[in-house]
Amino acid sequence: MAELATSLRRGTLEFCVLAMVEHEDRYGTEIVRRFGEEPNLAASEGTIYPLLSRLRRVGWLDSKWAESPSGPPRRYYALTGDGRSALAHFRTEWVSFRQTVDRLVGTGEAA
Amino acid sequence: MAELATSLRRGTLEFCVLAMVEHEDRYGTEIVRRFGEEPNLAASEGTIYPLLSRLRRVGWLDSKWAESPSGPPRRYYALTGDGRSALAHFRTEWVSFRQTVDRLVGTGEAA
DNA sequence: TGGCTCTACCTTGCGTGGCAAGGTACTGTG
DNA sequence: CACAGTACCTTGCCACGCAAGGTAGAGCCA
Repeated sequence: MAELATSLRRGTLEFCVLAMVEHEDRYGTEIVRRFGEEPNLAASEGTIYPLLSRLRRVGWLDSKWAESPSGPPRRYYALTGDGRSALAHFRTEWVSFRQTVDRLVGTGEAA
Repeated sequence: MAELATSLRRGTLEFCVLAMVEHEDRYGTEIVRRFGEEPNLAASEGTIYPLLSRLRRVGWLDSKWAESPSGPPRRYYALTGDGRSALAHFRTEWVSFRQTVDRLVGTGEAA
């Protein structure tokens, strides 16, 4: 039985990434670091980089290289139009899903 | 890119099953049918039966055979003590996870 | 110059778990 | 005695999270 947090992340992680670059372009290592600060989402490079490639491949993210003030160049990611739609779609799906789980699993009290 | 609903289910489905047998013993086909009524959770036999076996194997569910009023015998599932603990643990994890996602992905407005 | 560390990128290989499809067997019913 | 209905379970495939491993430029310091 896998780690609970790991399987919970499934399906939401990619949209958390989309949301993270929604208002500002970000690069890989930065995204990893930011997720690292969220105990519920902490995901390593081995998760994030393949995820970013996948999102690029399906056309939800776009990327461009930029110099770093110090260190190797960075690949900055930005949301595409399709990415924006996908994120919007997720938001409605998520609310609905969350409510279903709350109702079925609930707090253990009532029905 | 897998179906959105499918990956959302990951990690929560098994606990929805636990919650479903929390107050009353249920059998496989019944569980499949009940999930079928939830658009967000709809899962087929191919998902539920292996899941039930897994939950039995790790000791969260217990089962006993019982005659059906009409048709072949049914295997009824019940929560074990460990299952109850696991469910309780999930409930706190879930609340925390849900809040994190709400905060990060939000509704698209505000920060 | 050479060597060390830091930052940044990416890949490989494994394991878990959802699911469609396929399979077995018992129980009525005409 | 065939046929439909109910109930159980397995096989094989694919997606994806992740630990571990790999490459390379930048900055520093002697």
